[in-house]
Amino acid sequence: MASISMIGKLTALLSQAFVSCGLDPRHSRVIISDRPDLGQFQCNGALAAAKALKKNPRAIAEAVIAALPDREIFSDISIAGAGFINLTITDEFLASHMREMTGDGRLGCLKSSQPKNVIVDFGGPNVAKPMHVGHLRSTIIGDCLQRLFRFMGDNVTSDIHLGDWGLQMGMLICELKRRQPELPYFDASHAGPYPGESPVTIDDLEEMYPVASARCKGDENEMEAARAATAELQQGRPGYRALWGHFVAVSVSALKSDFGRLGVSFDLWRGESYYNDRLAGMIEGLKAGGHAQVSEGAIVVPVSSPSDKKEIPPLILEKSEGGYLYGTTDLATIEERTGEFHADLVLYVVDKRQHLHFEQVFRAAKIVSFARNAELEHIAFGTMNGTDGKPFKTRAGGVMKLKDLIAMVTENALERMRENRIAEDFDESERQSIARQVGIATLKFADLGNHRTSDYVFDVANFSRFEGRTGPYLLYTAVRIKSILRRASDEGLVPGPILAPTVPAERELMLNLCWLPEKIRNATAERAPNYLCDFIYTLAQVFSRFYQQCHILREEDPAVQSSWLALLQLCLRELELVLSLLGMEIPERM
RNA sequence: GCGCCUGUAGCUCAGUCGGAUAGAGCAACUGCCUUCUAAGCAGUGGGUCGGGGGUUCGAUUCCCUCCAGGCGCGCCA
Repeated sequence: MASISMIGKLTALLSQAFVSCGLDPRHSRVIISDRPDLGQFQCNGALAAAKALKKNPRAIAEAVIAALPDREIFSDISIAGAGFINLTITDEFLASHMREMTGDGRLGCLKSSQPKNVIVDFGGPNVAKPMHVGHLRSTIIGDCLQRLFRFMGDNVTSDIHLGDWGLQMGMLICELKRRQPELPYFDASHAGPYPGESPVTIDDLEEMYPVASARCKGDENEMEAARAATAELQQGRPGYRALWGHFVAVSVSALKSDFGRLGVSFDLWRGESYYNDRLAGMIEGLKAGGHAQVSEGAIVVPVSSPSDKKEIPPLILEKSEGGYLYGTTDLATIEERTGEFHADLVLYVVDKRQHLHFEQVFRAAKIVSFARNAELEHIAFGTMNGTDGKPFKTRAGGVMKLKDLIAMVTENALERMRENRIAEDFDESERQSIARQVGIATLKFADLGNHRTSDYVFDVANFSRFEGRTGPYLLYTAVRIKSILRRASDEGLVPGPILAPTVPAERELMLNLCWLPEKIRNATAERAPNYLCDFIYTLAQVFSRFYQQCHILREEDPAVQSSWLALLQLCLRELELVLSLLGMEIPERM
């Protein structure tokens, strides 16, 4: 039988008391105390209940306390101020809860009662465009969410949803044609086959795209040509399809390497193009069903509603000159996800500036009955700005490539190791591996630590800092625990039953270890990785305090020492779990 | 013009259905390494929570208004 969290146990007791007083048990929620000087836990429900019933809050609090069962687990129950109920549990009850957590493979975290089919759509890189720092947020937030939902027991499918079918493909085709018109891909009379070797490398593509994009922006004729090429590609012109295949293959191989460096993986590597064959039929069906109509020469699905505060433009499925848009493929993707994958929940981890687009797509999906019963959710995140407050650019004015950013933080970590003369006697491959893990942790924590929806300032200096509230601090804490456990094991010391705490720092550590299940649940419910960051950083701080005050290996009382070893194991398991949910790897030593 | 978002310590940010004395890191200053890793620990100073109203026993949190900034608004993604 799965164990219940401390908060869960206490709330259940308060809930019983509320019910027996004839009060709404919704108000019985127990939370971590804001006033540790007055109690370890608090319940503010008496105030809310009193407000609803227009009664005296202190009287209600007193009645609730009087009705509270299992009072022997509390060392103090009191009412303060307007009617706050403050609770402190006995050290023995706290220790018994620790022992219970130790015996539970999931550390007290229940799985969701009804597992859902969840699709997480994130990353969203475009073919030919290099991964830059702007892709970092979607990638690591999305990855954290897929890990969280998987941990909660849901059936998760992650999909990169590659941008491989839009206008940029037409631009690239035109750009290459300008440079190498003699290639067979451009000869409409060429009967095939086409060369198996790509005419371009990833570096070529990354160089060509900005040039092509600027040219089209500046010249309407070039833009027309790019649109025409895009339409021809989408309609299946063989030479263009062959060329496009090379573009995609070359890009995907580079992307796999970038995502691999970050430790992020996807179940599906589908792109917009995957849905191309069903687009024409889908549009025909929607026209026949009366959902799609012609407007200003384009085929659209109107999505506005009379209750809107502002006019919501229709979702355009087909441009007036032919050719599909990303809204078209998005709609087809929803039909596939709710149909073939039976998705209950689809999360789109995309920049918040695209909110209107998702509003249009989600409404359209509902109107045309593609959404079925699935919840479609735009997991919006804020812009990453430079220190000047504007979207981040390098000094050269370009965007910083993710590959370069990762190389930079890894190099900074190595530099730090040299400065502090750490790991000098480790072999080179281990040093490299530690630097990579530290660098990635720095990067991910600096990003995930901020609330998802807020814009934040990206300062390269932040990724060179390894002190204070950073990823490396968390790794360091876990590594120190591992080190102690290793030494203890070498000395033949074994963990034993966790005993009641003997010093305040130890009690604080135990209390913080109790919060885990609620923190994970809240992070999942709010889709907010920063809740995990807050929790794990505080836990690491509390552990460090305990570590400073209590010398584990030098402890003379063997029962206390083995209790502490067990406590360390438990703390390490929480660190390992949360860091893995955040997508960080812990070295054996650092 | 309309809509959405943001404004919290010098800087970067938390603050989880309204709750008690608003937190952390960095920066500044003071201590702690013959003792389990100092990427650490202990401590000091630093705030009219953008301004003003309102609801409430109670507002950083909810409502209104003003100021400042950002973003979005039919054939790009």
